[in-house]
Amino acid sequence: MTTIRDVAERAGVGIGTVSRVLNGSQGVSNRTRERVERAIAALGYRPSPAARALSRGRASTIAVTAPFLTRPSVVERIRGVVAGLDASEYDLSLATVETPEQRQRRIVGLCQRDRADGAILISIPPTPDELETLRTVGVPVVVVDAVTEGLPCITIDNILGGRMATEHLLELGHTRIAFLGDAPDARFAFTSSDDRRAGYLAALADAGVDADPDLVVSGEHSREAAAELAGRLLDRPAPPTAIFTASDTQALGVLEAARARDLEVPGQLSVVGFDDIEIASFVGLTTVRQPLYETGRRAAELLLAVLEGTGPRTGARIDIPLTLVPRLTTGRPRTRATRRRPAH
Amino acid sequence: MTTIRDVAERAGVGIGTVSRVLNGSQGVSNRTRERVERAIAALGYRPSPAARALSRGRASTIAVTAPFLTRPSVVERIRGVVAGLDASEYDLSLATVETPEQRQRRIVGLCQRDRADGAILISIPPTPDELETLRTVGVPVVVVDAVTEGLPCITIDNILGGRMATEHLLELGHTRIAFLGDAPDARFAFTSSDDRRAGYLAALADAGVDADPDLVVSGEHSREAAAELAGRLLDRPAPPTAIFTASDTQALGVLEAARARDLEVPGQLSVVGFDDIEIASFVGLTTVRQPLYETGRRAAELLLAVLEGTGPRTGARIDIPLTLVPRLTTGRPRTRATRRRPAH
DNA sequence: TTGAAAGCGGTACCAG
DNA sequence: CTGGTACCGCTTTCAA
Repeated sequence: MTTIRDVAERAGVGIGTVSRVLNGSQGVSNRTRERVERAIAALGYRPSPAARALSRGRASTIAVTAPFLTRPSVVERIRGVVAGLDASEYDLSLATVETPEQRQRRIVGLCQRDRADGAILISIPPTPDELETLRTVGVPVVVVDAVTEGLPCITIDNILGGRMATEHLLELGHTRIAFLGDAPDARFAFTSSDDRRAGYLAALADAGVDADPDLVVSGEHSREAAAELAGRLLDRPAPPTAIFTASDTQALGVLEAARARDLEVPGQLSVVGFDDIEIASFVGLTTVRQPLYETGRRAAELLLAVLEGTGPRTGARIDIPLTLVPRLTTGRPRTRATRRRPAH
Repeated sequence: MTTIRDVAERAGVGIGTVSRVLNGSQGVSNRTRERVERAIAALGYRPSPAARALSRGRASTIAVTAPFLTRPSVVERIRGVVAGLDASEYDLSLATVETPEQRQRRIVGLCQRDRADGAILISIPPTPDELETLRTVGVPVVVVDAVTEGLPCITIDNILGGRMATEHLLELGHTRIAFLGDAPDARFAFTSSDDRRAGYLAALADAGVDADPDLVVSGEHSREAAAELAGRLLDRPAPPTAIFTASDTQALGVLEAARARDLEVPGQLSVVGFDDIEIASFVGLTTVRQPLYETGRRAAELLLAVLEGTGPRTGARIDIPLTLVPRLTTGRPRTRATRRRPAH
């Protein structure tokens, strides 16, 4: 392995000079610089990241922590982060958190100085304890898809999103509108589902529609669980004419449930999702679009700014706008003549 | 920031001893060990990864290089890698390659010793040049979803997969079977699409069915491009009764094209995909299932074994079995009475 | 069993 | 403008 010393020797200079050339520092004559550059090229020399990290006290790495790569929305955000970091000199270290132990390990891991110079937390707001630790260590952190007091956050107005979806359904004439979201999860303090539900309730209230508590259900964030839940909703004596779900993934589950019961969508059931993941357009799913990729990219850019000294280290909140994307799963309600049996 | 010296001082021992405790080395009395451990806990000390990397000559990091996080199959493989690495002491450094420049940078980046101790290349077989470089540097590499002479590879039999899909269609009675795959891409030497086509052709030949060159098309690997391509196929005077695509993503595009033309699936058109990505079951897509997650996990385990000295550094090829998953998009062919016009 | 000291490969300061 | 040198924080060898 060739080191900076080899280069210095071959170029007939001191290692300090080589280092200067390497870092583009001022104060190297052109002649010398060229000589060094030739030596570097000839030897195919590449500086050791570890040595550099140790010496500079920074790792040139950014840690990205996210839950569940199974969620398209998370992946899309990560894509954005990757893109935002691409032009930079930073490597991206990826960790996923699916269990409390992992959470402990990952978040505390960030606190190791010189493991990462900064972190992007996707959908994982740090607990007060974790926040405290992060703060004392001084690693800059940007939070995506969650709000954490005192940390820059890239987020959306979930309450508004919930309103948008619900108002869309109300405008179409629905009044029996169900909400299907995530069950509270002690491990992660995901709040987006709750906020979307709050928006849903607010929209109903504003419209003077009584919210039927029986129409608000929640479960595991998966297509299967959503299908199950939706099935129960649809099998009620007085089923909803529309279902708003906290995510597109869950909306797909609802569509499955409807299909299993031979229900026409949107004729007999309207469905609104949230996120606008890639498959939503294929399915023709009406949804509340949030620019997922964008949030990741912005987070990366923001963190980079913070690392450069520009940019806020605290509390800035960037709100990304939402759009309702009407597609084929929503329409005017049409009462079902009779209860249907599931198809074959 | 507390260092090993602080710990040593507090415990009243030398730094060598602390290091031994840290690394579980032999030759530390229990009394001393406990004292040191107490000091570590009291100080909340965590060793610096950079210093450790420099000193040990290894980074405790594994580099994962993959193209396009937009492809569900790639993400699923990465999920597997993440899982396979979870219990290990290795961090995962993720890089994506979408352009030739990135490719250069990423793959050469691996050659910086002590940036990564090993690498997993997903769907990106190194060029001979790159292979040579990797080899001289000595970074252990495992290749997933590609075959590279001299490197351990986790792969599937794409030719067989192509056969399986095609034979399924032949058995149903189809003879006008189209193949829709990836256009050759100079940037990456993806071969799976070509291999699947080879299997398709072989199956046709074996069945004594003449392959119609007009029914073999290729384009960009995306739903949109596939929809476009499939549209042209379906608008021919003598359209195919079945289409086998090189991926599920492309199969979705085909389904879109069929839907746009109001074609019944599988009545008027059968569709077989490849991969069995998550959404395939929702769509009811008949497909050739490859255990994507599994390949990632196996790759991680294999690489870990290599790093431990167990495991082959060269040429082992692990072939993961495929399964045909018949769902709702394939059935017996039924000639279309007349050419249909696209529905509004 | 333990402490001291020599690196690991850079960066950056200091004197010249 | 340049060379020499003192660290950066840890691992590991060598004596004691």
